[in-house]
Amino acid sequence: MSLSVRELNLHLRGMSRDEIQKLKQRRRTLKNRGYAASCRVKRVSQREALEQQKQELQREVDRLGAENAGMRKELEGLGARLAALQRFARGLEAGGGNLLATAPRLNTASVITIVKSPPQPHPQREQEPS
Amino acid sequence: MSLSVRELNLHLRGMSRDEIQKLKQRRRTLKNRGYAASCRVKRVSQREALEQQKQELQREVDRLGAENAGMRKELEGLGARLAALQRFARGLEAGGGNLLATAPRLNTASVITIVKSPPQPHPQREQEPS
DNA sequence: GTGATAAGTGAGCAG
DNA sequence: CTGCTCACTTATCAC
Repeated sequence: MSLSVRELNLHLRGMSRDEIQKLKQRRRTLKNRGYAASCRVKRVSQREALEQQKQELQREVDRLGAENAGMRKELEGLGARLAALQRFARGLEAGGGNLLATAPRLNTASVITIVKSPPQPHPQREQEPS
Repeated sequence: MSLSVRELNLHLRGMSRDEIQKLKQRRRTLKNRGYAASCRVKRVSQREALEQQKQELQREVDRLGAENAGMRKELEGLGARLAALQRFARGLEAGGGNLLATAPRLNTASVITIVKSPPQPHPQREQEPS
């Protein structure tokens, strides 16, 4: 009954009018049963979708949080390097311009090697371990 | 009926047994009606809670994303400054140690003033506008 | 027995 | 009419 198509049946040629009504009502009831079922299914899958979206957002928050912490550390490191350079440079200024007297060459090198840079054709003394 | 407490009623002293059963069933049905209602309410509020949590997470993602972009810019800026310093320092090295000859004082100052630092008792020339 | 929930039923709305 | 959703009822289940 739930799959009967259209009025093609034409109710099998003649029936007491109320039997026809009963059949129609039965058909409607069966259909309603199906509608109710799909309504519940829909409700559940919508809830699951919401929960999944929530999880994805949570993962995104975690990811961004980690990236954030990493960058914060990087900033901290760079800040420290710049502060060291500043200290060193103050030494220069205070020295009245005679750099080599107040700041030994070693300082220059140690500060300079901090800087990350792609290898360049310039021959350098700073980064040659052992 | 839905608020009658305990069997204190004792069913009003005597009734045909099936009337008692009918009353009990009626009571149960009314209670069930309430249960169904609270079940629906619960379902709705849970959905709303999920949606709100989702919104909060979304806001968090936006916030972290913005913070992230800001730090990325800061890093970029600091990177550029360090690169500039490195270029300047290479000049020092190449000059064979005579700093002032190869790098005029002005350079030193302009590079140094880049560094953000809390005010210190040291008198400085670098940061005095106008 | 009580409370909760899935499934079924009818009312009523929207298209 | 069809499909959906709400409120209610019924059947179960867990406690």
